[in-house]
Amino acid sequence: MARYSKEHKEATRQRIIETAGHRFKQDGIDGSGVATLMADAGLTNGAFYAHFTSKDDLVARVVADQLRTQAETFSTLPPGRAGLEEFLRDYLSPQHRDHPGAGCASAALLDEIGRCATATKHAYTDGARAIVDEIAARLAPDDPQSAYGKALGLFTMAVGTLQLSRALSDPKLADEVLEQGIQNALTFLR
Amino acid sequence: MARYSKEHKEATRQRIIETAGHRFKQDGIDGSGVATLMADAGLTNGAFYAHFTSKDDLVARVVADQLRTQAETFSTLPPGRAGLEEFLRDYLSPQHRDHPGAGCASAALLDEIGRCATATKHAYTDGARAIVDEIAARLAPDDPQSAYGKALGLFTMAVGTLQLSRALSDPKLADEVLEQGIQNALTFLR
DNA sequence: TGTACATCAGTGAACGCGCGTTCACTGATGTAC
DNA sequence: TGTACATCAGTGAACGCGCGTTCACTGATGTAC
Repeated sequence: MARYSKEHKEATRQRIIETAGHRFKQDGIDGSGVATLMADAGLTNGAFYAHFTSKDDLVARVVADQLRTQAETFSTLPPGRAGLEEFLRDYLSPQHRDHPGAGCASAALLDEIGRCATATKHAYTDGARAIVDEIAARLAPDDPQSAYGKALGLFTMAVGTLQLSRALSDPKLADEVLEQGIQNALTFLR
Repeated sequence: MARYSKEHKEATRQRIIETAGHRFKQDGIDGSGVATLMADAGLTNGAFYAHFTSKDDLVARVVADQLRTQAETFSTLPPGRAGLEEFLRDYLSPQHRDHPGAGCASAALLDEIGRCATATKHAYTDGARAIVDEIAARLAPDDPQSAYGKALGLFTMAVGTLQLSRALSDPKLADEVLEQGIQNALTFLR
């Protein structure tokens, strides 16, 4: 009956979602056309609508995928606050700043997500909650709820700092902003 | 010789810059077409190139104008830290969140500015420096330089918090994020 | 004061192009016999 | 084992539309005489 293996189409779909994530973070959502997104995945534009009902549909799935993946990376870190500090130094590194396509979706797309359709904002809301939960669990393993506010502060400061560093044309200032961001975040967590 | 008063064309140009600022902050830079921008200013698309060499040119001027205007609003606040606290409560209000067109350019456009041409990033860099200077001067009137890092922290946290609140589809959580953002910023400044 | 006219801000149609989306089709797949 | 064929993932041309930009033009302005 099924002439192709069940996994084949699903794998293609997942590949589109992942390459689109990279492209969106690099060129913006509005800045990435469907034909380009499909070419990135090694396909042509026509196949797009066999996988997604619309570009908006893809955007919502990409946002969900990006944030889920990011939340999962927390499990690879050292336990507790030490892991958080490692995450922070990596997050606010020139390497991360200079490669948005491979980096954090929030830093690359947050204001654009604010202008997206409801489905995308739903996906973002769920994903962001999971990430802030991960942070809170590391700040106060015994009572994560109590650290939720502080986790939000760390999250927003990190995202804002990376965005600012990317928007500056003065490389020296851009580097200082990252370093100062690490100091500020560590001070804030104390 | 000059058949129209000197001020007339300059006033029109300034009007385009201001209405474009509102439109960009509401719909994004990529999301705002030249024809729409000119209609917002009560003109037709053709007149655009009598005022600006390209859309990129306009974008850079709008960014410069937006940040200059924002820096100027600091002078209307009560002196010292009290003014900063008033600013913060206004900045992280549902009113500001729900009217991006009338609000902060950084919160509405920061990640898109990071993808813009050099001229726009230059304009942003100059403008952001002035705003952070204003904040630092209020934190440490006698030695603003020492407070520059802390001013950056306040700035990035405020921008990140407003962006996050705008991207959330859950109104209750979005409100909590704003309130928590105020608390976190005040804690951070202490 | 009245009229002719040079100026130039603004008009609106048109350019080629890429957008999101549709659709008739191709051709590799792997099952049926 | 070999062949016929139903399936369906993917192709690529085409749709109308809005994009940024250009340009021949209009018509209000206010100076010159």
